[in-house]
Formats: sequence, structure tokens, C-alpha cells
Amino acid sequence: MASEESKPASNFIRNIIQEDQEAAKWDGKVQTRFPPEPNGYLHIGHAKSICINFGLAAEFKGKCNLRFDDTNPTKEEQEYVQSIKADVRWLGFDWEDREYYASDYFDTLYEYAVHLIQEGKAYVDSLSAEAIREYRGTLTAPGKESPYRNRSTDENLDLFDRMRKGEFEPGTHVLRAKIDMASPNLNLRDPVLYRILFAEHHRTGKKWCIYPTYDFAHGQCDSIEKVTHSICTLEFEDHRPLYDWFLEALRIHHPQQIEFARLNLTRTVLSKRKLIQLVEEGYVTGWDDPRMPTLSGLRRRGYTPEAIRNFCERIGVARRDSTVDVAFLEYCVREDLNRISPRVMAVLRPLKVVIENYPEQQAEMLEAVNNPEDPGMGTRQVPFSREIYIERDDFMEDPPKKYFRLSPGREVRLRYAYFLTCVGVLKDKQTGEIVEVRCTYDPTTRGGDAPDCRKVKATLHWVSAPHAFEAEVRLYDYLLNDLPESEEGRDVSDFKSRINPASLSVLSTCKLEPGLSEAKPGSRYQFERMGYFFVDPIDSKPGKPVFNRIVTLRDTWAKIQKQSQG
RNA sequence: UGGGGCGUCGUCAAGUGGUAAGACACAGGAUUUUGGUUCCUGGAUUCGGAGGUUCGAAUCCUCCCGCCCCAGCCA
Repeated sequence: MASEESKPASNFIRNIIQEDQEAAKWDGKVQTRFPPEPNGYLHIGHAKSICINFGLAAEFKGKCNLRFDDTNPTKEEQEYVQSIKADVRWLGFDWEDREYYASDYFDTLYEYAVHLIQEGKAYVDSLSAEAIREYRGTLTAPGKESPYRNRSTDENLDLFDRMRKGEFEPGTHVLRAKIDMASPNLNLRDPVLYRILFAEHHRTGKKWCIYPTYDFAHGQCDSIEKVTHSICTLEFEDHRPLYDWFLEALRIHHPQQIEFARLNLTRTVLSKRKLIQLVEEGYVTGWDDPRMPTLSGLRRRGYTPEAIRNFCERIGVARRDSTVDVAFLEYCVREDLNRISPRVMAVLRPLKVVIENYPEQQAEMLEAVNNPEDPGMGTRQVPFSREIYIERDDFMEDPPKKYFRLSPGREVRLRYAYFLTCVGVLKDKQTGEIVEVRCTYDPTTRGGDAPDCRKVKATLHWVSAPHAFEAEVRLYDYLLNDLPESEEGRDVSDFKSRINPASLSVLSTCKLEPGLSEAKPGSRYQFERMGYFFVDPIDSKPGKPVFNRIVTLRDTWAKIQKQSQG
């Protein structure tokens, strides 16, 4: 269950439940369910739904079931069931023993269908799929009734029974509800309830060769599970009259369907179709690629479940289409990571610095704070010596006005160490590239404070060269570029043209403070001034951790640079 | 041009007849041994538009405009 964050803001679903409770509807009970179809991986959009369903149930002392909507054996697989369960659990929710499957109810659903036939509310249609489509009419023109629509109850019963027994080929017959072929709501134009599918089901095996459609299964499953509030996304709104029609016709427990707007995120695609393209066409390494918005991807990237839950709570629940700025998600992770991450020094793009007045063979240990946000996390000792590495970006030979890091003649502070002044630069004769910076240090500033109280404008992180631990660090950036200004909020169908070619850069010569050689897979650190990093649980080997950048720190300097560049 | 929804700051989002919360982003400033964190400050005379009802409207009525969803034997 989600930890108690700040007071939840009101949202219309919460209000409905509150009113129901006050009116003692449902005997004050709240029963929800998260109903994924096991045909793909869960993503951040599903997280919103999970948080709403499990969150609301918990908030009102109710229960939330995990129910797999496995009515289509041609698309669903056991593999997905496992990943979905792992993701929901990781997010922090517990369905206890309430792990259900639509397929658990196939017998009951079949009985319901027979009942509808007996009541004259369903019939076996023998039109082809194409014919059914033609008969359905269009958005503006009414449909027409199938010639098979008025078969006798006995004939329908017999045909349906034989469908079940496997006497017919797929596509030859179908069970339909008898509603209204002229309804302006196409969902009510005699929807299909059962189709013949000679496919082995991941749970029921070969027991069935007819399978219920979503429309016929979903509401009845909700009913069987005594769901009170059946929360789904907006595209099912048009199905609600049908949802209600079945429950009414069957006279069984009738949950209330409530629809909300699905999540959209900037710089992100969340449709299964697009996500699968990214995977299959090799733009990413898999469903759990750290750049993917899947829960497995976010997990591998290093996001915390707390941050995601918080994000889902804070974006709210409403009925209007909206696109949340991905910066908001990042804000939520940073907030959590800032609190919990031990700080550490790591130089990603090393530049050698030689401190000329520091004794040749000397080395000393300096004390560093593990987390200024949490003194309880203690301190550690970091080695310092005559040769160190600093970030290439922290030195400029000819700095612009607002740059206040190291440059010739300028003094800066090495974090937890000494004040350092640049006295020279060594360049490669051929390329002109800076290969080494020569400096002097002020021995009286040990720890980072000057006895004469003089100030420096910058504090740099560093790593002692002879003590450095070299490791691979993977810098992840947005997979997609932002939508062009003119198309804001518009069509994203050509999303592949927005793919960011620099969404991943692998740095293999990063210099880290020695303690990091023992970093545990699955742990998180803040590399001071660089960002938050996660020890990849899959590619890390004992003594050889690989780091994934979860998110950068907020970077005011980068912003200034961007502005001055126009 | 059938039906169903939705339109409140750049982005989310409260508000349900009593005179526009909050968050992110953005812009200033303070503190700071992370250009991090934290902390102040600034911003919608206005709620898609136009009319109307009312002492009073984002909230009620009318018309208009825009966007989303629906023609799977997918979910």
C-alpha cells in the first residue's frame, strides 16, 4: 500500500465514493479491481490506474482485486502475467489472495449467455465477419438486422451448444446480444458476446473453443467479484450503456462504471503498439530498457516506487484529456532521491589535475558527509593526493562571464578538501586538446574552509587519481524529443521521427571514489553535482558495478548556458 | 454531417451561485563546501467564445467554436 503522503486532493472519483459512503450505498463497502490484459508490459499509464484502484480501496478500507482480463487466448501469455504481478508488487500494492482471471468465470459466463438466449436477448448469428461489419451500418447510418436474428430459442440454444462443442469453424457463427441495430451508439448494435477460437488458453487449456468478448466478460466479472466501483478509462464510456444492459438483463450485482482520462506524458509514447515498435525495431534493448516508460524500464532505470506513487497521486484524476510534463515525474523522483541517496563523488569525463605543491608520494584521508539532508547517514573517508581528476566541464581556459568554475589564475574549492588555484594548462601538441591542468593548493584550507574567510565561487567534486575506481556509467536522456512547438498536443503518430539519437551515452572511463567498487546492485547514489545513479541489477558484476543515470540534478548552469546560446 | 465526452495560468488541477486553491515549469531574490537542497517573491481582473438569468456566474440557460472517443468475432 502507498505510504501516507500529504493529504490527497479531491478528485471526482473520490467524491463519488465519499458520497456513496455517506449514503450507505453498497453497505459502505468499496471493492475495486485492476484488470490488465496479459498481453504486454505495464507502463506508467497503468501505474496511474493501479494507484487509483488500489489507492482508493485502501483509503476507504476496501479491497482491490488483481484480475487478468484473459478472454482472448490468441494474444495472451503467461509470461505477461508474471511481469504484471511483479510490477504491481514492486509498485507497492498487495492483492493478497485475490488474484483472479476472467477465465476463472468462463463457466458462469457461459451460463449467463445461455440465460440471455432463453430470455430472447441473445442469438447465434451466422453472418461472416465482413457481413456483420456491413450490417452494422456507419456512424451516421443505422445498421440492419441480421437474417439470423429471429431464430427460435431452441435453435439458438442448440447452435450455441454446438459452437461450444467445436462443431463449427471459427468465423462461421457468433453469439450476439439482441439490442438495437439502429442505436446511435454502435456498441448497442447487437454486440458480439462469444466467438469461436480454436486456441489453447494459458489457463483453461483446450477446455473451450468459444471465448467471451470484453464487453460480455468485463461487467459480469466485476459483478461476480462484487465490485462496487468499476474504474476504467474514457474510451470505455460508450460501452457503459452496454455494461449496464447486461447486468440489468441478467439481474445480477450491478457495479458502477466510472471513467477517467488516461495518462499522457510529454516526450513519451504509451500505446502498446508504439512501445512494441521501439522494442522490435531495436530502438531500445527491450521492455525493461531504462529509457522505456514501462514499469520494468523505470525500475531498471532506478526510479523508486514511492516516487511513482507520489507522481500518480499528484497528477490528479479527471475526465479531460491531458498531457503531463515529464519534468513533473522527474521532480517526483528527485524529491525522493534527494532524501534517501547517499552522496558520493564521481568524475564522469575526467580531466587530470596535478597539484604542484602537494608532496609527491603523499596521500591523506578527508572526511565527507554522506547526506546533508540526513545527518544520520554519517560520514566517510575519501582519499586525496597530488594527482586528481576533475570534470572536464569544470575547467575552461577562456571562460564566459558567468562561468565560475576553474580557469587559469582562478581559485575554487575541492569539495571536502582544499582550495585550488590553476597555474597552467598542458595541451596535446597535435589536437590542442587540454590534457592536464596544473594547480597549487592552499594547505591551510584543509576541509574546505579558509582561515582568512576568503570565499570562492565554486566547489568542484574530484577523485584522487591513484585511488580512483574506474567504472562504466550510462547516461540516459529522453528517448523522444519534444513535440514541435506548432504541433503541441497534436498527432504523435510519426513519433519515430522524434527519436533522440543521443538518448544513451555510455561512458567507460569514469573515475569514482574507491568505496564505490562495492556498490550493491539495486542501490542508488547521488553523484554530487551530476545526478542520481542506480547500480544496474542486471549488468553489474561483483566488484564491477555499472551505473545508470536515473535523472540529473536540477542544473541552473545548464540553463544559463542554454540562454546565452540563444 | 449519428452518438458519447471534454474545454480554468506554459503544463497538471481544485472550485458545483458569493466574488479564481495548490503543484510543476518559468522569472527574480536569500541562504548554501553540490550553479543541488531549503526559503521568500512574482505572476489567470479572469475561467474556449458570444449573449442571457441574477444584487452577484468559472459555476444556471441559449447559441457558437475547438479537441478527444466510437463503425474488432481487440481490450
